Amino acid sequence: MPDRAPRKDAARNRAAALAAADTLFADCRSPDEITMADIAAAAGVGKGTLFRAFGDRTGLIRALYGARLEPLSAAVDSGPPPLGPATPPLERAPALLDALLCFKLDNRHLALALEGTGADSPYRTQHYEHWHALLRDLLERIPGLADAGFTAHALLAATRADLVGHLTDEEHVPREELRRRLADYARSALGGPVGRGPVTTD
Amino acid sequence: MPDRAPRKDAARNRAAALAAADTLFADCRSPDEITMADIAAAAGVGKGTLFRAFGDRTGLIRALYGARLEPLSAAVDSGPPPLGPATPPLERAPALLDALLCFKLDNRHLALALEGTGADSPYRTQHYEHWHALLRDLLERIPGLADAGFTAHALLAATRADLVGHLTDEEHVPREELRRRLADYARSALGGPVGRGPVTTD
DNA sequence: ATACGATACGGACCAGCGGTCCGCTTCTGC
DNA sequence: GCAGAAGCGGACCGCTGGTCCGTATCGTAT
Repeated sequence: MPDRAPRKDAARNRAAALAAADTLFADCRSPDEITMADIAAAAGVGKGTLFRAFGDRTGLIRALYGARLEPLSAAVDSGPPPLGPATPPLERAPALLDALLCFKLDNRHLALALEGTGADSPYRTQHYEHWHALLRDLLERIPGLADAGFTAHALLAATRADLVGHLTDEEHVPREELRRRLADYARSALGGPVGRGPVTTD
Repeated sequence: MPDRAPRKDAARNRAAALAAADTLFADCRSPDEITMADIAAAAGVGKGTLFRAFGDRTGLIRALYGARLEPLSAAVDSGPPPLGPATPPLERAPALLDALLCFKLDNRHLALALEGTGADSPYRTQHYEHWHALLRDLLERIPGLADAGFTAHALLAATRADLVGHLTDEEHVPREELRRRLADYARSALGGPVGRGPVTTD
């Protein structure tokens, strides 16, 4: 029992804030045109409540990001292949990257808000640490890879929200094409053959 | 003659602002603890002058970045190998990445300021467009590469300022080690052999 | 040298942001 | 039902990027 259960109204307000922020971030051009006051108003809540519940703007964004990411995390931690833990590394690593890419495509503004939160480096978040550690451990089990830690960073960097946003918005790369390009790239970075087609695991 | 030569005092003030911003960004913890008022004061200039000369904060940062980057650009556009245009792609591409990495190591806060300038995506800057086009053209001449445009984006993403900062500050990777890791990574992403050692061009 | 229009100066000023504070309301254990 | 803890909310604050305009400086034609 780390701490007492929160009061009923507090829980309700927290949920309302999360929901309001979610829709607000979904329908905006840029994440930083959403202000804390906007979220408070949309949630029918005072600004102070927001800051008490989440600490600061970054905290709210992290909480929202975490909530959205939860299904994916569950699928990775204990789900069926190719995301689940029973999958061999050479197949699972690209699957992870693909899943992450899709997540960022589906939650563009939120991811953008999290990664571009100004001074707070995105590399200091729990989420990043988690994904990086996971990917690194996977890559370490692939023979012939020079540096799993750096490679993991570099591959994750290829799925950064602003890059994904640029590719879809400016270069108009369609979703499936983007997934294919990332998959091809990941395969070649992992030392696989340069040709296309699905990865074989035998 | 696109526009008349600027007045003498305007030119002097511009240079003073650039110099002041340069030292200010060099000695700070985070680029956004440097305010426009700080720069104006350090340059002995009014705030209005700053905004007239550079438009806005982003404009000033871009101008400063460009000025700092100029020697490197020159070396790339018309310099000796391995950076210069006479170098074969398989050798020149890693050299470009290495040079960019070194530049970001040497101008951490400035690069951080440019890339993390909030809403303005770093992918919309002239500098990025330039480097990306250059690297893409190079990669297109390497046989067997799936998608030069995406690969160029992905490789450049591995040199993002905040990632570089994280690796040096948090993971304490020394400069030369980082350069080696990036080189190894680039080589493997480019379809080369996975082993270490310098690239051979014959 | 001088006069005069164009250009640039600079700091008071503004709007809007994240974040705080504290008198008041609402919950919850007894 | 009561008392005190927990939470509420919006006025408030400090600070930022950016604007404005009366004043000072520059370049030039005379």
